[in-house]
Amino acid sequence: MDKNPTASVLIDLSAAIVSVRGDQPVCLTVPDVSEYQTPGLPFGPFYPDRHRTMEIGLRQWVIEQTALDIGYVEQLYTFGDRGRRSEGADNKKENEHIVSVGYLALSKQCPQPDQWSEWYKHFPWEDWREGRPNILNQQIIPYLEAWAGSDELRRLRLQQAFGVPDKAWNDEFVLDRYELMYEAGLVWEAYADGRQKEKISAQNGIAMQLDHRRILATAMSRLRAKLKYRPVVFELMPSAFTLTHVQKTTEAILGAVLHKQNFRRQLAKNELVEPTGKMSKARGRPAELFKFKHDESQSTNLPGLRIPLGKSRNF
Amino acid sequence: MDKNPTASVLIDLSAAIVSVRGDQPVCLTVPDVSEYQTPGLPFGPFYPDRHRTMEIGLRQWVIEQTALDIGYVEQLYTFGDRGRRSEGADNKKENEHIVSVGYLALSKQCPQPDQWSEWYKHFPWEDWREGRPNILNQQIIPYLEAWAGSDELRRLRLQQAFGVPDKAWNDEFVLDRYELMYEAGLVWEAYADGRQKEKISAQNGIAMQLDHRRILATAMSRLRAKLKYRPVVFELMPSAFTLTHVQKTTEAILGAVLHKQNFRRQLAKNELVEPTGKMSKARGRPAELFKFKHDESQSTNLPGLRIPLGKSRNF
DNA sequence: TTAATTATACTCAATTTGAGCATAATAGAG
DNA sequence: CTCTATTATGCTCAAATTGAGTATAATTAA
Repeated sequence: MDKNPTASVLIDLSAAIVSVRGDQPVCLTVPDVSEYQTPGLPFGPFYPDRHRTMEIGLRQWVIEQTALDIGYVEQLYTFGDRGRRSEGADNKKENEHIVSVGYLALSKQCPQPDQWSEWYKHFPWEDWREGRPNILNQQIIPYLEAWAGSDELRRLRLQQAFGVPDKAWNDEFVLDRYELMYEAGLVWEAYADGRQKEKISAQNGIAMQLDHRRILATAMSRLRAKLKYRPVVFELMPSAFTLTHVQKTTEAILGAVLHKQNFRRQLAKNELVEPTGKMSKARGRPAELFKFKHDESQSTNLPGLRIPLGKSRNF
Repeated sequence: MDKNPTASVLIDLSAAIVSVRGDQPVCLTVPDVSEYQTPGLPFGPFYPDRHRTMEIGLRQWVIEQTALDIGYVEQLYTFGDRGRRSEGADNKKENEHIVSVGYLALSKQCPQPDQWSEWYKHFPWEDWREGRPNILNQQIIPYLEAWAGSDELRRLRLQQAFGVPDKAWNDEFVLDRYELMYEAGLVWEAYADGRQKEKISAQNGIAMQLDHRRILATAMSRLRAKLKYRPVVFELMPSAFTLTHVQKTTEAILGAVLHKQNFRRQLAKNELVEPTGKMSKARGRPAELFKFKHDESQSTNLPGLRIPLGKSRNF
């Protein structure tokens, strides 16, 4: 194996640091300095001689720059085509090659509200808690159908990702949907990358810098999937919480409502929580306060919630 | 963000190219040139100016160097601590930093038998098809228990990964088990990395170069997990096959036996296969030949087999 | 005191799972 | 030609899980 100098790259560690504020999942963002004003995910370079592993490097700069207490960290994906600018773009010899390693991190708190951006402002078509989002039928689907035309493969992908015309919506396919919209030139980033000639008129969610919305989409997909078989929700909960609070947090992430009694039955069956003896005081009948039964470090391997795989979610 | 020169690294794409030969899962390996004779996974450098994405780069050198037809490709994990040599090792200033991006690829054929190495020669404790492997009770568990001692966290991890003393064996925790054995100095690689003073006497599976056995463990974990909810088995099957053949292939990967009728019921319910009309000719009653019903490209998103999550597998 | 609100207990049909037996169709041995 | 070993496939059935309710309890705010 020759160590060709053209193989040398820089590594950026990008993090989707996720928390839940009220009933909205949020993500830590940094303001944009460039002309477009698009927010971006926090990222920092990886110095291989300073940090033994990339996760250590990531935790380091998150602590230094945000002072947040992130417990759960998971590597998402490594993208080799960061800006993914096409041949037509105005960068000739390309300055330096950057490979970005995306991470998902979960935080219990989210101070400084202006630094945290709500998921569904970037992905308005992903929140089904109030029913099927209007933006789908009014904007996205018609445009995508036109883009697919009679192309068999495109129609198939459309069916897979968006469930049109007759399949169910699958909440885990966040990335697939975003990628499809990118390819169809339906999101701003496609224009920024030079794949799309004209700026699109409709605002399909707030754009982000570089490939950051793609990383966030990956994070959403992964978290939604993981929630169903591993008890990661508790990484987003305070030490004591009501069962409704767990449910609302889960629903926020899934972008879907769940059956209350069945949700609690799952929690009980898997012995994930135990009562603290204390009660919450709110509007109606006071709810019992629970705590997560296990060590936080276990949350990767424990059974989880076993949430139904998305039946009857096609309106 | 300063682009510090110490941040520059080389990227290696390592691939666990998996196939199934008879009833054994196998993995493409390259022979070792160094003193230790340990096999390694095939890998090649990533040239960011030659290939737009890493997956394209990977497919390129796999085609060039192996002439294999790999359909399914999935990124596994990016390791920043490749050789993960400890401070005590004999490399002072470290030559060049290498980040390895691990991939899982599936191949329908595996020609040249000597180049393909059986999974369970590297992981003899992972094959439960003939019952609980002897190596566990005779070697691994006693050593690990001694290593854990009265350390609470270690005992907990031991319980999680190996199910001792009273939890069930989970076939997906291949990586967790390997990492635990590495930490406990139970595998040769720990010695090679300078973490372990003496060479261990017992041969706990055939070692591999660098972090390649870790990458293979990651591939096994991912494939075993994926098999249960996505129809990836068919990426390992020929165009026509018997249902028993699918089952044997699945069992080989899972390292566990399955109930025949229930397995077929799953296949039928999810409408994953359709009859070809032809019959196989073998020893007993001829079996009907089936084919995968869907486009191969769909296999990432389709429902899958829904194999039971490993009950009653604790002997 | 009443209404609104939230929590929790309990029920029940439909579906899925786990595990089994029964029967069918072939090759090869005698 | 017949019997037996072998493999395939059809069918059953109890246990467990899921999906979707209803009923009731304990609060606050009016």
